[in-house]
Amino acid sequence: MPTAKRAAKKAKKRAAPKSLALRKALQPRRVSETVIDLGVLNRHLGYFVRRLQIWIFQDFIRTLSPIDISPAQFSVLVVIGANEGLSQSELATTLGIERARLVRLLHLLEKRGLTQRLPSSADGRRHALRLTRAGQTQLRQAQELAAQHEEALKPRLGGERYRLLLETLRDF
Amino acid sequence: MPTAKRAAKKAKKRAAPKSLALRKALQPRRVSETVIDLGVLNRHLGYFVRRLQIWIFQDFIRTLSPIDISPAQFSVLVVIGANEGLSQSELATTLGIERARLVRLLHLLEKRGLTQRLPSSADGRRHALRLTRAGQTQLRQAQELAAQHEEALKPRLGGERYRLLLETLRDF
DNA sequence: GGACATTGTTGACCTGGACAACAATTGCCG
DNA sequence: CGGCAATTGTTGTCCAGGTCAACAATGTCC
Repeated sequence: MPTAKRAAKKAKKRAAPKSLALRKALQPRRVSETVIDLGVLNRHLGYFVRRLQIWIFQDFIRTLSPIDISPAQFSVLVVIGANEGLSQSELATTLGIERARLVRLLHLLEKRGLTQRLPSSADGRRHALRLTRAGQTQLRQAQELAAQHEEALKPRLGGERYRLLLETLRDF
Repeated sequence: MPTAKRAAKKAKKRAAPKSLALRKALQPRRVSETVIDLGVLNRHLGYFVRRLQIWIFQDFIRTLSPIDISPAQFSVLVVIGANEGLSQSELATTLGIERARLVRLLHLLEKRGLTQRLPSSADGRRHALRLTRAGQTQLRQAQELAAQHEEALKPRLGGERYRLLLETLRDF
């Protein structure tokens, strides 16, 4: 089962407990007890960044589930599209992933007919990465869906907070 | 091999490429070509949040490697310490992890003698979670190291940026 | 020419997230 | 009161990702 579909299914499951929480709120039996202290986690940036990252990725996966593109696959397609002919090593370094991991990502994308590895004319060790026609088409669709995801993010984060976060993180 | 030690070893490995990058910078052969465009990733908050989260966690793991406490374990210990007697379900919900995942985390912490599961008097299904004496000691040490990690984070992010991020994310 | 570095690749291991199924217990409602 | 649904903790299983080691092919440098 593809990742995206499982994620979508999960999102549906996640929606269910909300009604339960609501019911509890309407019938406050011992709800007052359930206010739980985060302790020193409140002083740790990593905790909140982690929660935010998971939350964003879940929405991303859900939004792109129709074309079954994961965040990692998306980033690979985008960077290849913006830098045709770059090597796997360069790509891996840019995205901060291991060469070994990238090999497997490309293996899958190539099997889906979205990318190709051409021999580099100058350096026999390198591969020049390119998008196929299908890959370019897929990337366009993915970017459109990803843009929808990003737009949906803004109001849920608060437009001002979104702008602040993106600016703060981008130039880091 | 424990997670923390492997992470520490890796951190050492990560340090090596820096000198290579330096050498390249000093001998600009075709370095000008290696400026790679992130494309539309520049417009996606999730990408930067992900990079930041990985970066922070790596430093956290490295800093707490002497006592071999992972971020997940740390969060579990902290919240139990701040809310003695809470149930696994409450803890899992609070931390945003699955009950099934928490079971395994607690299994390990209990084997290390840091936590214990007491039968809940009121509800036969629940466990009341507590720290052992050893767990309290370990938590204190962990919090001290975690505070060091957090302090080290500030200058590397920029003090103002750190403050801004923590405030922005905490009240979300 | 030969030592050394880089590149892509494969195999292997481990952590975490996710889901399903289950037993024990509790709550609820007719 | 009795049975049905919900909750809680647990186990098994699968998959994605991170990490490391080793390797062959190729390139670089002295």
